[in-house]
Amino acid sequence: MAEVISISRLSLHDQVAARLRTMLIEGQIPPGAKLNERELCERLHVSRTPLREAIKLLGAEGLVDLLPNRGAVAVKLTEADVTDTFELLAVLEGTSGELAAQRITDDEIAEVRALHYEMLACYARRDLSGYYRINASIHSAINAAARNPLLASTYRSINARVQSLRFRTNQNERKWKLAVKEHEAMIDALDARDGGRLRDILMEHMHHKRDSVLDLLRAGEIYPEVAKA
Amino acid sequence: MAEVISISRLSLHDQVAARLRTMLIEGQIPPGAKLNERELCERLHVSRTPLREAIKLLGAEGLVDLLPNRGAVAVKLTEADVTDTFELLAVLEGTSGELAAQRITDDEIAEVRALHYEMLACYARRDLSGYYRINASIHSAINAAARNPLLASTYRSINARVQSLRFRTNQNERKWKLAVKEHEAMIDALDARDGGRLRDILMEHMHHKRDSVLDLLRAGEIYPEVAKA
DNA sequence: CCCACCGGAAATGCATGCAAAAATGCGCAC
DNA sequence: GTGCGCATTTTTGCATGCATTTCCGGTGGG
Repeated sequence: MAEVISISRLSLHDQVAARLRTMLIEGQIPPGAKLNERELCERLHVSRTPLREAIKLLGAEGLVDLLPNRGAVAVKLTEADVTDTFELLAVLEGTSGELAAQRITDDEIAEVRALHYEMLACYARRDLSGYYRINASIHSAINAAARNPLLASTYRSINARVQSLRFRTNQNERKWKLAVKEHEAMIDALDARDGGRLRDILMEHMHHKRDSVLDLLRAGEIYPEVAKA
Repeated sequence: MAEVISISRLSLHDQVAARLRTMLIEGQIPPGAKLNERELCERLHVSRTPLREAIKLLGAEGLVDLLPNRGAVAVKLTEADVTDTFELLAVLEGTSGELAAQRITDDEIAEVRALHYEMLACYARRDLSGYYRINASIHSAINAAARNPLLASTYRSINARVQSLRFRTNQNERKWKLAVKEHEAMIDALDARDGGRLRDILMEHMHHKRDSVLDLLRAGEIYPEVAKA
């Protein structure tokens, strides 16, 4: 129960929001599920006020739909939503790459390259979890190198909407290999500081990711009846 | 006092958020001003709960900074913030144009053209207010024609951050003339359905707007001591 | 004269209570 | 048996009260 005390340093509603965000992204709260205030109050050991503030925040982030007088439900993205989201993400990521190619330092390039090799190691070991983690680090590094915090935070916010779906895409061998190849092309473009090329690669990369997600969405494998609503 | 009743149809915190948003954008709450909860409660005739929810929402939209245990302050953008914001807006607007050129119907093009002529009428009359209004309509129409609601709402949200600054830029004759010329080029590109060209024009247009705002920001004319905090 | 410390006042953060709206279940009529 | 209507129950929305933190002014010491 020391946990309850440990979280009390930062404001409660932020902690609650972070917790709910994780639960939504990881699918512990499945898409379409209703967020019952009292139930969540008990589970998170907080009263309704900070919980409601957190839910409002997630609504603004697009992770839940807020229905007046009817509470909030975890968003359940349609195919059109997914298409729209990735269309936007591709532009944001592409822009990050283009700017990063102009603004990144040599040291940062070296670090990205190092991460890239770490990722290759995970690929060689078929360590999907590690691969995802390092993959995210690389994209974060590129976002940071774009030197535009607003762009970075916008990307993060939009990305959260589809993060849970991206988690579930089961890389088949062919797609995985292609993704690795695209990543090598990224490094090349970054080394050459060819912003236009890096942008194109990143956008294409994102379009492939979109197709993977759409495939799973159409197959109906993406909205499992996980557990409690 | 009938006003209090009229707003009671939609949930109170949404109404409060809308009201505060307007006050922030129009500068009734000047940048850097502290948002005192009790004072705003009295002015808006609501209790603190819906007000706090609204403030949280505006924080997520980036219109106010939320300081833990220290309340909220209206954002006061630095030059870097403005640069970052317009960098992102340029990409979003450019993307909207590119997509719109591919997806807009002929009827919609005709409507945009009509709006364009209306805007020219305002220009001829030196009706700046009408010009701004129709200008916004044209950009909205293009955003709508891009057929990506998420892109449109993201643009709106980011744009709100600098809306108050854009309001204050005093078009000098030269800049105004240039803006009109750029708008004519937009219509041409849209007619030709040349997405790439439209994107470039819109991005350039936005960069000019950025420069106007930066000029005023540097001149220090943009943060007047308007009124009550 | 300046800085540090301390006490009161005010503001924020959270919990709880009450009212209104919605969801649910039951009974009744058809 | 089915559909409709009403009453109960649940849930959301809002207001208010209390605790905690921060801010501000004053005072004493250096």
